[in-house]
Amino acid sequence: MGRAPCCDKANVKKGPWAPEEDAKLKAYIEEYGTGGNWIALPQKIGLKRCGKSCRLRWLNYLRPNIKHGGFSEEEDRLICSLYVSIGSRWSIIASQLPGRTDNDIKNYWNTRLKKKLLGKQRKDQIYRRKGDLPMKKGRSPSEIPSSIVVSGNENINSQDPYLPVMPPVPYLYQEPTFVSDHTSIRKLLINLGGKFSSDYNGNQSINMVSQFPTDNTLIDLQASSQDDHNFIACSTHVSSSSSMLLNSQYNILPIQEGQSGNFPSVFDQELCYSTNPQKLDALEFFYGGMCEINTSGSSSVITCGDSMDWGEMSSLINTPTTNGASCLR
DNA sequence: AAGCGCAACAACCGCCGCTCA
DNA sequence: ATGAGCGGCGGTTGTTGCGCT
Repeated sequence: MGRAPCCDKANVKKGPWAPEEDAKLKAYIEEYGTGGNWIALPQKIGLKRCGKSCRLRWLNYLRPNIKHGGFSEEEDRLICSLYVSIGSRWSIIASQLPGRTDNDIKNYWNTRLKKKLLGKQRKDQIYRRKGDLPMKKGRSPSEIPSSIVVSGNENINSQDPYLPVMPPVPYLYQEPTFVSDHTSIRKLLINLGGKFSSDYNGNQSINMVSQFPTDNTLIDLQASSQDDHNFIACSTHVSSSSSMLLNSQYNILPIQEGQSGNFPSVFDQELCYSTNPQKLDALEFFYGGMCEINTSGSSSVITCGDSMDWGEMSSLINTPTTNGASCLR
């Protein structure tokens, strides 16, 4: 319908980029920008490349302020935490790591972090089975695998560097919410049917109530962006009304309404069901020896054999009270 | 020195949602 | 309202380099 056709694949070069190609692309974009049309770009500069390939090359390699390799421990932890929280949404994860690209993080995860974590977790399980590493009360911070612990939140809790970012609120009933910027907040909530408004101070907020027909779960979302704080709070009114709070420092805190004595309803039953292997993968990292994941047929069952209640779990988790983060209810 | 296996990274592929004509 | 084009994203594959035997 009047649009330029996508690149002619027969006349398009593939494979590694030559320095001259890089230079051409970089020089052009720095001078003229992308012009809002990646497909037309290679023809303009005389590159025999697909527009998508140009875009990828620019975003992942040529763009200014790109960092390659040399991931710090802090970045490792953040990636792990976010992966556990939101799964393989690499672009969102990348948005929280300045200078990193989604492709870089994805590669890093697939080639190193995943193995690193699996290694640690397996080791952990082996120790536990031997009784060397108790998971119940009294486990010292040094025994917690560093992969599930965050030190990048010193501003939130400078006393305790061992702050797990994503405690086990399974994905199963709450699709994880994550906020990278104001636009994301808006998009997410508008997609869910919310209404966006700005007040006279320029503070933006959304209030919405959305009914999900599949499981009669009522989601009450409230998002706000004020000065340097973004946060979104999501309360899921299931039988035990577990809540989740996510602030700009990536902490996602399960908050038990009214009290903190029990695990969310999912764990009251000590059983949860999922058919998503990725989620199970993430859960397996987190639960490690606490749960066993058995797959049979088209569904999997997670059995939390140790009956670890929320009180016990919270002994491993600190609830930050500073930095403007607050519980909605 | 050659062959092999593995790790790391770059790039491609295909799908999906949004936009535009 | 509809369908094609485009951009973005995640998964996968290909290539290269390194270490070990």
